[in-house]
Amino acid sequence: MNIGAASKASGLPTKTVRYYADIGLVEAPSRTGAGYRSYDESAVRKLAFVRRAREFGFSIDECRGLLALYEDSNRSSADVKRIAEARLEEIERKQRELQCLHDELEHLVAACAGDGRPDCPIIDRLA
Amino acid sequence: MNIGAASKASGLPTKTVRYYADIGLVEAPSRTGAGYRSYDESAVRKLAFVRRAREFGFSIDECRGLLALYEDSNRSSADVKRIAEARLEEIERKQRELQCLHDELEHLVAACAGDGRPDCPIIDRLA
DNA sequence: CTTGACATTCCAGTAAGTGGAAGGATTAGT
DNA sequence: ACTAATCCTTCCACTTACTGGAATGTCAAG
Repeated sequence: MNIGAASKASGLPTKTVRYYADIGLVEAPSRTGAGYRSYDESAVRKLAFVRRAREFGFSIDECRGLLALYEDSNRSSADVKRIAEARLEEIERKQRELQCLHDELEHLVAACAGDGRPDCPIIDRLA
Repeated sequence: MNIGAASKASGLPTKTVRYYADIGLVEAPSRTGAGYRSYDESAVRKLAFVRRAREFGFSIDECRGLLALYEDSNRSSADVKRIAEARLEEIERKQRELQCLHDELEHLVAACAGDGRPDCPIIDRLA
């Protein structure tokens, strides 16, 4: 499987597949005589695994850890859970932060006349 | 006012103050004989304005626009409101996205035994 | 007069890719 | 067999918004 086919099968752009090989995340198992990267089913599964983990917001480094656990049939689910819990806390922290921003900004937007006059509570709040 | 004093007064690190000058966001009004940047009250107000706008999550480019409006005594509050509304929608989009992630991840974390066995619904979901 | 705190510039790195150029390989169609 | 289109390769630059550090210059105090 050339990189284009692996890209389609995994759902990642070829650029990203190549990038993941560059940083040693998911390497192509071999190269053809012409130097083309050659992906097999197992590599494609790993690429798709990483894609899904990234969609969950796991960092590349976390993906590295998850991938190692994915490949380790003797893993402890506790190890996976720890990573996921850390990510969950991060999400919750970000949610609280966004909620504060949202509420204050919504308040300001509501208070702003939005007409041709220069008076603006949004600017006032920033000044 | 040297950059250190302007930094303290505005609440931005000196590195950032220098960076904002480099990208033409908030330039120091003048330089001393030795080449030190010299900030006045007005420049410090702009720096602090940008700091607060950044805390609201406005991008540097949005800050550029807000700063121009801040300085324009003939501004229309409608122009400010447009920028703020765009930011608000962005926040709401991100909130929805995070909520989805949160719910699914929380579900998975709850379903994971977190013990020494390898069976793990989190890994299963990513595989 | 020296020490310490400040200032300067420039280079490099961060996260996670994306875009593009220059050039080689393969495949389809004629 | 030739050619065009598509695919692949590497390498370099760019993105966001800074941050860290090195080498060097300046200023105020004791």
